[in-house]
Amino acid sequence: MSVDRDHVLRAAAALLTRKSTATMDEVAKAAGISRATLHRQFAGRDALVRALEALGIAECETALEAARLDEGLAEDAVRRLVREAEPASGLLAFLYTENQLFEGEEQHVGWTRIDDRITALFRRGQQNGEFRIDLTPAWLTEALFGLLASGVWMVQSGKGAPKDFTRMIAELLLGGALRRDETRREES
Amino acid sequence: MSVDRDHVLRAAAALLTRKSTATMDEVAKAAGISRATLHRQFAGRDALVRALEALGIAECETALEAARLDEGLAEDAVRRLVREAEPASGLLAFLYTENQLFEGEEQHVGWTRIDDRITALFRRGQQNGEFRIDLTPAWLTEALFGLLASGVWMVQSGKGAPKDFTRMIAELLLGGALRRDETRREES
DNA sequence: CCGCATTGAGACATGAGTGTCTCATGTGGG
DNA sequence: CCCACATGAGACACTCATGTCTCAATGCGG
Repeated sequence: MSVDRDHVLRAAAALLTRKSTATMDEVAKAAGISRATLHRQFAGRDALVRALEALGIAECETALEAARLDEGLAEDAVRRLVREAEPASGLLAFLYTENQLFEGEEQHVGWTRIDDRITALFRRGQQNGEFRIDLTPAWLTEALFGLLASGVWMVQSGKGAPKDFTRMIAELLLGGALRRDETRREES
Repeated sequence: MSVDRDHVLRAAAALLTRKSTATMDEVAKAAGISRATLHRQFAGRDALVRALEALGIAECETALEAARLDEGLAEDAVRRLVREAEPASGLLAFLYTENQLFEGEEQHVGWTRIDDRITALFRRGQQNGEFRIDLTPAWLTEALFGLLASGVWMVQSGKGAPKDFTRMIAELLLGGALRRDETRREES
């Protein structure tokens, strides 16, 4: 058992992030192993995607932990969350579109948990008085994932610099496009 | 030539919006015609998707016209644009993810034109003083499409009401999540 | 040094989706 | 009324990704 399962998983994630229709052959080549060995590790494309989903959920939870959503201002927690989620964003963008294909089946419980935690953060910000209450926490959560995916694709297409990734997402999500009077954010 | 090509196209759009992996058989059934006739109209799945892309571009341009991006405040133009784009949003969301698969090929010129017009709107808003200048017009444009897609998926998954679609997207894109002091928007 | 396990390479079958063709139907116009 | 044309149904072959298998080579531990 010398093949590094985690290495294979990450190679697959890196490839599928760029080309979501890559074949098992291409995945195997990207991981530097043969298709046979790949199939010994993951019994089919479906199993591979499920494993990637589990990886994405795990990385997402790690980001949630590192962001310490319960501490300080909700605004700052959102910024921390976007920053911590950046390493996982490519994989998340892949899974985000992949989930659109899972119409029939119910989605993984892990996503529900993650959704709940982020939703709770936005709700905290609303009860805090930091966030506006006319946008539902569910929508803000969905928008966060959508903007993450948009950011990934923008960087991939060369329309934006990777170094701006975190800032652009957090700034747009929090502040929006409208210029705001310099008098901002009295500390709660 | 009794088959209504436009009807077939819209039926295909409606189906593929919900199930992007639908087969030609399913598309034909959804359009109420046989696979043979479908194939006589569109020589293959590729041709069908291209035709849908052309339709999406046309609807997008229609929305751009109706939104009168050059008139009045850029903020109001953005609101008009989101409102006018709503009927096309489902198709746009489908094409948005579909475009992620066109890695090799260059994208349709129509998208570039649309991108340019929306980018110009955001740039006008920046030069206006309405919009903040630390978010690039290209990013704002990308984010607009991303939020449109997120809105479509949220409505499809039942996490949000269709009636909130326009407002949620426009409000988040323009104002962001942060509550803003009631003193707003002195008319430019 | 030997034996066992894992890997790589490739052959092969399978299944789904697709492209293509034929033919019968039926429908509308001349 | 008859002809022409479009459609629907189905058969057929082809492609491609996949799942499965065999076998030789490699490498590692005992």
